[in-house]
Amino acid sequence: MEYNPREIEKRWKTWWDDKEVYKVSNDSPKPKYYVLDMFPYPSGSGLHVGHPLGYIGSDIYARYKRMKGFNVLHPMGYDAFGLPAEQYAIQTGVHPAKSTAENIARYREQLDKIGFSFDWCREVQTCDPKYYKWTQWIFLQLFQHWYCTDAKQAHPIGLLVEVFELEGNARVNAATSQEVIFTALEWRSMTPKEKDDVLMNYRLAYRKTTFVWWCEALGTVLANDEVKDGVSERGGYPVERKPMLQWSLRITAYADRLLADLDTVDFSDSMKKMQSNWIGKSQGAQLFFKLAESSEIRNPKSEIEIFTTRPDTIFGATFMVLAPEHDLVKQITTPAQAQEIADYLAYVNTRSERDRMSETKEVSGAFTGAYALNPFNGAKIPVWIAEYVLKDYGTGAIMAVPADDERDLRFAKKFKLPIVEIIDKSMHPGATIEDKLGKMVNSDFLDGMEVMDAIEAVLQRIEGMGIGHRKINFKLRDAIYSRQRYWGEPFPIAYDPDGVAHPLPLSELPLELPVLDDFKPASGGKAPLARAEDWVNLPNGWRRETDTMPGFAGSSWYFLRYMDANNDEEFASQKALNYWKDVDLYVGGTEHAVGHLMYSRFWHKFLYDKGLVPTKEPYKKLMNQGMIQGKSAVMEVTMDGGRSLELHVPVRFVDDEWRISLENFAKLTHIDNRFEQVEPGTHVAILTEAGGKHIQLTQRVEKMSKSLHNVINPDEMVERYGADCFRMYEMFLGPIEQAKPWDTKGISGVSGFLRKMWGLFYDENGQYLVTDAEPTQDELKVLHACIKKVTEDIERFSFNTCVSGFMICVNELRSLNCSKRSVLEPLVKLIAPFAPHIAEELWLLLGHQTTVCLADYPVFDEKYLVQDTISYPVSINGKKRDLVDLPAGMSPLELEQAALDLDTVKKWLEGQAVRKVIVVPGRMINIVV
RNA sequence: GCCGAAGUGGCGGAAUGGUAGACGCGCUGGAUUCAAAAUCCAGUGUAGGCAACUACGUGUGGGUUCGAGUCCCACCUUCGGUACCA
Repeated sequence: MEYNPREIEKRWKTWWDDKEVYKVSNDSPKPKYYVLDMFPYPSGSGLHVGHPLGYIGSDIYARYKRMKGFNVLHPMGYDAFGLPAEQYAIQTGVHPAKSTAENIARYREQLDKIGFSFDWCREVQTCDPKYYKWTQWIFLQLFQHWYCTDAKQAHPIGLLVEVFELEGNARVNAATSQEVIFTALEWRSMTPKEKDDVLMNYRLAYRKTTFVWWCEALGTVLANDEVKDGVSERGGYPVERKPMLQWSLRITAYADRLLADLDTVDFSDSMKKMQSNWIGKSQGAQLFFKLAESSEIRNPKSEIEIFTTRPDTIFGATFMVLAPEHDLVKQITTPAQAQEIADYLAYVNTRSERDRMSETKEVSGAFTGAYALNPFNGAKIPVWIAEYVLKDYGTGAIMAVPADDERDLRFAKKFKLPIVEIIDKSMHPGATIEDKLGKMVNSDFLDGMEVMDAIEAVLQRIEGMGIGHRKINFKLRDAIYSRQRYWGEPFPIAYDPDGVAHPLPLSELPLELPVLDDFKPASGGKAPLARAEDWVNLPNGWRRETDTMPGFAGSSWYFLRYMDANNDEEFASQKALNYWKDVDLYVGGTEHAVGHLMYSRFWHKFLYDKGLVPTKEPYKKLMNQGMIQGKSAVMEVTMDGGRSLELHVPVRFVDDEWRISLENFAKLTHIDNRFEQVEPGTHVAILTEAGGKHIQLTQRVEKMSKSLHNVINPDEMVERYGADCFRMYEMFLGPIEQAKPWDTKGISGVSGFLRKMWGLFYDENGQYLVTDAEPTQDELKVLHACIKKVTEDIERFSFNTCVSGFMICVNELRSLNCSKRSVLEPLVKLIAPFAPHIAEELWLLLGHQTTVCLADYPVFDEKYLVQDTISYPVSINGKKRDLVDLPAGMSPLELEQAALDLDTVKKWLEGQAVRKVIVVPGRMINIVV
C-alpha cells in the first residue's frame, strides 16, 4: 500500500466531521485551555501560504494540549466588517454582505483543507446581527458608564447624576473632558441638552468635536493607528486634520491600568515596549502663566496652561509656544501681529501631515505679539505659535527652554530669541541635553541644586504658591469611534430634536443595517446611512445616528463570544465565562500590537469593572508569528527619456534561473497594463539579457502580496503534497516568530520524510511490516530521545526543531529496520498534532477504533536514554584535537588520565608542560598548557 | 533621532558558556533505468594536500573565561515599531 495523502486526508476530514471530534463542551471535569488565533479579515484574494503559519502553530499546540488531558477551546471566525468590501461594493454594486459571505466561504474552504481542529459550532462573524447585537450592547454599557479615578473603576452614569444633584461636580474625580465646575443648583437648572452635554464629558463612550484624521478618498474618519506615515493604512490615500463631531471611547481613563497590568501578562518585551510607548506616561507639572497686561489683547485675563516634565528649567524659559490650533491664539494676537499670524495659520493649513513629518528639522512659527509672565520672577516672555507644538498632547502649549531642549533651541536660534543657561553640565562630560544631570545656575532659589533635587524643590514651590500642580500625562489619546461608512455596526443611538443622544433599549437590539443599493458616502461628510431616510427618521421625530462603528469594535471582544457563541440572552453566560476565563495562548501578527490588543484589553478591563468577566486581562500569553515572505521577480526598465520603472513580473512566468522568456513577456500586457509601456528592444533598455531569448530578472524577498505577483496559494501545496506535508513544512521553515521567505523547492524534503515514515509500516510491495516483537535498547533509545525532544520543543513553541527531531527518529528507525508496534505506536501519537491525517490512518492500521486526537501523549522515560559510553571531545587550550569514547561513570581523575594517554594528546603536548586539566564529566576535557 | 529584534555554508536554519553548521533544500559522484522521473548509497564551510592532516572560520573591533555563535563594551548593517510627546 502506498502513501496517498489525497485519499487519506479526504477520508479523515469526513470522519472528524461526522464524529464531531473537535466539538468542545463548556462542561468538563478536565482543566481548560484556550488557544486563540487572531481571526482574519476575509479579503477577496483568499489565503496565501503566509496566513496559515500561526494557525498551524496554534493548532499543533491545541492538539498537543488536548492529548495532554486538557479541555481545549480552539475556535475560528471572521472579522467581517470593513472597508475593502465596501470599496468593492462602490465599484461593482455588489452588496458587501454578499461579497463578504462569498469571501468567508472561500476562506472556510481553504482552511478546511489544512486539517485544523477548530470547533466550527462556535464560529463568529462580526457582521452577523446575532453577534453585533452584543457589540452594540457593550457600546451602550460604555455609554452608560463613567470612570471614577478615586475608585479606579467604571461606575454607572446614574451614580454620577445623583452626585451632581447633591453637590455638583467639584469633588468628582473622574476621567473627563469636563472643564467647567458647577454646583448642584446650577446642575438642576440646566436644560436636558445642557445636562446631556455635561454627561458626555464623563461617559466612556462619548460624542465630542475633535480634530480627526479625515480621509477624503475613503470618505471617512480614521483612527490614529489606521493612519501610517501621513496616509491611510488601507489604500494609502492622503489624510487631513479636520474638526468633526465624533463618537470616541475614553480609553485614556484606563491608561494607567493598561500600562501597569502589562507586568502581569506574558508578552514579548518588544510588544510590551511598543504598548508602553504608545501609552506614553510622563510625570511632570501642570502650571499657569499669566498674560502680561495689555490693552491690545482682547482677553487679558487668560492664562496659558502648560505641561512640563522639567519644571526645574523654568528660569530658562525665554519664550512660550502655543499650538497653531490653540483656542487662545485668536484672543491674544495683537493687531500689529494679526497679519503675520493669519499668514502662518494659512501656511499650516496647506501642510499635509506628510509634509509636517518629512521635515521635522525645519522650524517655523510666528509671534502673537502677546507676552506672558514667568510666575516666579515676573519676567516678560513672548508668546509664539509653531507647528512643533501639538494641539493634542499635554495642554497644547509649552514653556520653551532653549538651553535645555533641542527643539526649543532650534527655534530660538532661528528667531533670534534669548538663550539662558540654567544647568551646568561641566561635571558630566558626555551627558546629553536630555540627561537629568548637572547643577542649576541662573535659577534663583534653585541655584546649586542637582537637577533631580531641583525638580522636587520647584514642584513643592509651585504647589505652595497655587500656580499649578504635579501631573501625570499620557500620550495615549481617546479612540475615535465613528466611521462615515456603511459596512459596520450601526450605533444603537437616536437623537431627539434637541440633539440629546438616547440609547436604544436592549429589546430593540440588534439594530440592523438598513438595505442600501448605493454605498457611496453622502455629501458633506455624511455617512451612506443618511440616505436610508425611512430608517433614520423615527416616528417620534427622533433621528438615528448615521455613522457606523470602526473595525476594532467587533474584534475587541470576539474571544469572549467563542466561549458561548450561540447565546441570545447574553454576550456569553457567566457560567461559560467563569469556566474559560481568559485566553491562555493568543497567536497573531505584531501589526496589531497597539491597535487591536490595546482596544480589547481596554474593553476587557471595563467588563471586569462591571463584574461581567472574571479576569483583568484577556490574554495570558501572546505569541507573535512572523511573516512568510514571497520571492518576487523584479524587472528594472529604463524608458526613453531616462525614466526608470520597476515592474513585478508574476512568478509563475519565471523559470528556475529567475528569467522570463520573451514569449511569456509578451503575454504580460494582459496582466498588468503597465507592461504596455514596455516593449522589448524598442524604446526600452532592459537591464540584462541572457542569450537573447530571456530577460534576466532580479529576485527580491518581500511581503507576499497580490500586487507584487509573488503569492503562493496553500491550496496548490495541499493538492500536490497533502495537508500534513504542508503543515509540517510551514513549521520546518524556521522559528515561528521570525520572518522568512517561502521556498516551494524545500517542501520535497518533508514529503520524503512522510513517505519514509509510511515505509516503516508498509514495504514497497505493500507488505504490512508491523510486528509485536520486543524492541531493542537502541530502538527504545531512538524513540525516547524523540519524545523528549518533541515534547520539550513544543512547550517552547520551537516547532521547526520538532520536525527535524521526527526526521532524525524516522531515519534512525529505518537504519535499524524497526517496524515494531511498541515503538511505532508512541511515534504515531507523537506526530498526531503535526500531521493529524496520516496519524489517524496509521493509528487505525495499528488496530485502534478511536481517534488518535484524544490518545494520551507519550511521556519519555529517562532510563532509556542513559548511555554506556560517552563521546568526549578532548581539547588543548580550548581547541578540539581529538574525540574519544569513554565509559560513562568514570571519575574526573580517570577521565583526565585517559585523555593524557591519548596519542593525539601526546603529540600536541610534546615539549610542553601541562598546567591544568579541566574535566566536565559527561561533557568535555580541556588540557591547558 | 529614539525603542525593539536580528546578523552563522550556495539557501532555510540548528546549537543549557563546552565537538559550530543538526535537520532539510541545492549541488557533486555512484547504483537502478533503454532513458527520464522517483528511489537508494556516498560526499559537500573555505583554503592547501593524493592522503593522514593543517590553517582559517558565526557582521567588525576590543574584553571576560581553561573554553565565547552564546556573556560584557564600542561600532557597522538589515528588518520592525515610533516620530517635533514638552
